[in-house]
Amino acid sequence: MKLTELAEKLGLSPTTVSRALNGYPEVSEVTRERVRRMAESQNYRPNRRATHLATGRAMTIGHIIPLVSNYEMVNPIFAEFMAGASQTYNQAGYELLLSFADDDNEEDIYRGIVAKGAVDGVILHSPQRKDPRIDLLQQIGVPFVVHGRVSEREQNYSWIDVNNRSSFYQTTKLLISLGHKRIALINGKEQKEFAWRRKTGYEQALSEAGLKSDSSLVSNADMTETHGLNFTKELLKQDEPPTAILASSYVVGLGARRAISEAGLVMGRDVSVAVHDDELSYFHNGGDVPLFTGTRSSVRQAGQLAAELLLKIIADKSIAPVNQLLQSYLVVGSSTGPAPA
Amino acid sequence: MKLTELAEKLGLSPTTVSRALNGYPEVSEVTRERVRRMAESQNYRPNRRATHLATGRAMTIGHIIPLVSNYEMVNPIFAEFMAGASQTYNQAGYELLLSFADDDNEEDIYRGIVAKGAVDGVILHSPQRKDPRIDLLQQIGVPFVVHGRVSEREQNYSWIDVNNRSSFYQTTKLLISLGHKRIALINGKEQKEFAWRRKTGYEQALSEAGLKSDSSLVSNADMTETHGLNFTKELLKQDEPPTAILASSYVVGLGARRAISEAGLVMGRDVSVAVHDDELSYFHNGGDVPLFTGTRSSVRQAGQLAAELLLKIIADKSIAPVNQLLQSYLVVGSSTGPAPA
DNA sequence: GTGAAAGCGCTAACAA
DNA sequence: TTGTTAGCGCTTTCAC
Repeated sequence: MKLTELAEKLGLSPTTVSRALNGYPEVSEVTRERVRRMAESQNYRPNRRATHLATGRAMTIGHIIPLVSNYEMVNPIFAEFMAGASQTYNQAGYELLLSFADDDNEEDIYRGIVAKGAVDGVILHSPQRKDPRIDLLQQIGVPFVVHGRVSEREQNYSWIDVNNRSSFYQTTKLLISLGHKRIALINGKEQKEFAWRRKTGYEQALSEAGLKSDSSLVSNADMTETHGLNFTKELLKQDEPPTAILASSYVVGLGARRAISEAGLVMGRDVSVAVHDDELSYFHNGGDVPLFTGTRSSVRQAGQLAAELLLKIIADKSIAPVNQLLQSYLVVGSSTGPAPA
Repeated sequence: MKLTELAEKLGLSPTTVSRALNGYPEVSEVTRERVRRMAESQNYRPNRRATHLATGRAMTIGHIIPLVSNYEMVNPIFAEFMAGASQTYNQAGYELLLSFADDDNEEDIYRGIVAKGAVDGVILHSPQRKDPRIDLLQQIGVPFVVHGRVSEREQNYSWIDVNNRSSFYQTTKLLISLGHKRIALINGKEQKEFAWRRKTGYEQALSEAGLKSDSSLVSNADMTETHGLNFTKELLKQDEPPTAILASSYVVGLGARRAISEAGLVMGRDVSVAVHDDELSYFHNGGDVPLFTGTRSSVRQAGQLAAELLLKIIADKSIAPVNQLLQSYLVVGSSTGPAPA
């Protein structure tokens, strides 16, 4: 069913039908209702390709997910974030175009989807401390919102982020207050903004407590299960192993759990583990230490907010940064397990 | 940069340029090379919306991910599968349109994206034993491939699936051979095809060993971490708790791990756990029991294959089922932990 | 309040 | 081998 057919059925011109359906004021209410009814009954949906061509808007947002390696699982955070964003898109009539990027084809993908006119805006995930993609996107001139932040740059841009520094600061402080002195941090790659922020918070808490940080307790690598597994194994082999481990994400946390389990140790008894990204429910059931709000369940909300933000930017044709709005919308960090004896 | 501009720059007609770029044979190699160079240097990319409109093909595949609840994470399997599919799409010049569906808006979404001409084909995830969506898609007439199978129907359709029955049969058999007599199964909803197949395999192994199945050891619910957590807790509270637990997916497996950990038990010592979907690497490092090939790392490959299959169907304009090709491309099931004393 | 006509950027008959 | 023309299905001036 296309517009012309619908128009013919109604004895109207395509123009009028289009106007009726798109809420233009000059159409009489009687006609509009008649058109609406017919469209409904015929299950008419405007062809998006044609609409796009005529309006110049793709009504589509691109999400580009970094692919760490073929042998590591895609970080579940991204799907979660997109599930949230998708709610916003649905309501606004937008669609979500998904691409996966290796490090080497990332620029191509960005340039590509914009040049092809496939998207009106882009969500940038997992930024680096010096992220060339931001300059790239600004140069291309496509609206975008960063899921995360980039501190090492002057220009303005819009972002939405969890409060990484504060949450790792608070979590570390919590672990210290529970009596831990050797606290490990399984962290992301140093170039990643979030990893840097998390480390900063962690170190601040240590230094405030008069503890000095031990580099053998901190790792920097991709956020993969393998990373969590291997580094935790190393930690447990140390002469003086840590009594608490701060896992910087759900995925490395999985690895840590496995390593602990395989070593015949019990999490929360032999070693405490605080996993960033964990759900609230986790702690409702454990419940022997205080806890903060988990991230994972909030990531969906973050996606929703980021999408709203981006659509607003697109609608206003302004790229005014709106960081401050959401700067600390999440308080994160969580901990489980009793203090060491 | 658009086609007409490029053509003008070259002193050629748009047609010739289009033909040169799209590999039509009637263009001279000299011209083709000249065009190619210019296109490259001008970073020209054909506008997809226009191409779509002209050709009638959207060059886009829709993936619809079921959303279980707002409070449960999106199953990581889907992202993994899409990452694989996306490789195929990239090579073939296709794009991936992602939608999330609640149970109640699912039909709308399918009808919508097809009627709007947004996609040329659809991948259907996580089918039910009696899945109305298959009839729906066939009625709509859009090419599709099912990730999973639907046994309760006569009509043909294309699918790709892991060999659920066989893998749960084999895994259960393995656990029995290790001496386990009470083996629990944390399973998906009964309506789901995969859950039904898994249970069938599990029961077959039990009955072959002369063990009778105990319904208090089998659960049926959405594949969520909460489900795994709660059911495992129940299991561990039983007068005679199971010595082995078969977790039907990665996500419920997470819950099981948590419950075991929170109960102060050690996985692989106090209770054996076999997790479907686990990675090979898991067992390389534990390694005290035989194991099969894990699913998780293969899911990406499954996505790739499904995508190839779908593109083939689209290209051939045939919807001849191609099930048999891939019927058992994966052998799955895995196990960890020693036998009980 | 409604319609006619042009055009979005491309492809594909048909001509030359 | 190249160009001319029409049209994909919609929106949007402009005219009535």
